[in-house]
Amino acid sequence: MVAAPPPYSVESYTPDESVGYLVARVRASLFAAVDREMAPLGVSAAQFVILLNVAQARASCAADLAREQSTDTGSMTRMIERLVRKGLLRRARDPKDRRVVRLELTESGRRLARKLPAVAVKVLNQHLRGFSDAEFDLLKSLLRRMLANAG
Amino acid sequence: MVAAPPPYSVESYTPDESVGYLVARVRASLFAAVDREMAPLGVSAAQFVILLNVAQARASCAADLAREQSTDTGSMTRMIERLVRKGLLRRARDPKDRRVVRLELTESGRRLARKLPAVAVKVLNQHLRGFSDAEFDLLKSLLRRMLANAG
DNA sequence: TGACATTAACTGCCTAGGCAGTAATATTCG
DNA sequence: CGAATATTACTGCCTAGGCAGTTAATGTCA
Repeated sequence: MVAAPPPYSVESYTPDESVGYLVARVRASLFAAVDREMAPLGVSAAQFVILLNVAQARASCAADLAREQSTDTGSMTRMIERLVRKGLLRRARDPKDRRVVRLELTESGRRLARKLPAVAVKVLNQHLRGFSDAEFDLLKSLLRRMLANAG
Repeated sequence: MVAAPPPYSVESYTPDESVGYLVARVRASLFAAVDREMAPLGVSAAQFVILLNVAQARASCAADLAREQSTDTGSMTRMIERLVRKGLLRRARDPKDRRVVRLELTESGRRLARKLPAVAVKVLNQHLRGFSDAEFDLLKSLLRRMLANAG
């Protein structure tokens, strides 16, 4: 297989045209939009992600969430603490494995969680306005390849 | 012009397959890679961006940098303070407009700044391994369209 | 000119992530 | 079994961004 020449060279590189710059700005724009949508509900974009993961049973403890988001458990402990203080999440020591603290939504957390998918869909579709199905799939596959390249 | 149907619906949405998730992870991967490369030089990825912007004369004061990165001047004041403490940056009140504080690299800052483009190019090319020129251009144009959609 | 608005830098207070270290519990393996 | 290892949650300390408010300097305009 013949390797394509690398896209960037030291001479041609300018930060404001780079893929890194664009990715960072798109990410910031998505987070800011979620923050705006969630502000009336008193929840940040970072908290949004945690609630959605717990609601969809993709994570049931701090370690799960940290793995899911590639952050560390220390940061996650503090995020969970904020959500507990807001009355959205409840902690309970697991009797089977006393190291872990199981997480579950409170009633008020469940009510809020039901609104989250609609917000995610609205923000994503806004940013993807005018994208064909093929472009949408292509974008995802290019991003996945970048992640795979990182190892 | 006929509108394409929106890519996401509330029923089909799952966070770990979403473009938002992918963009966030790619951005984290790029930043982590720059952090790893710069760690021996004692500079973070966030500081990397500031030094590069000053070195390439894209910004000469805190307000410029804040605009460039869509952050606020308060955050920028503190970033600059860290770089001054590291001896990489110097501040000097502008005599023409006494509100602004001009920024310039120290000699040690200049030496370090010369190494930055190579790091950026290395990290980006790693993540873009196997991309054709067409795919590279396509990725950038899709990301730009997402930004434009955000308004 | 003088009132008003704008801009630049800065500060305080909050959320948030990275890293190192700790204590308790669980698992693995000699 | 029992010692070494791994995992979970947590803490402290740092960097970093968002927002509101302050002060000084500048710009605008009646």
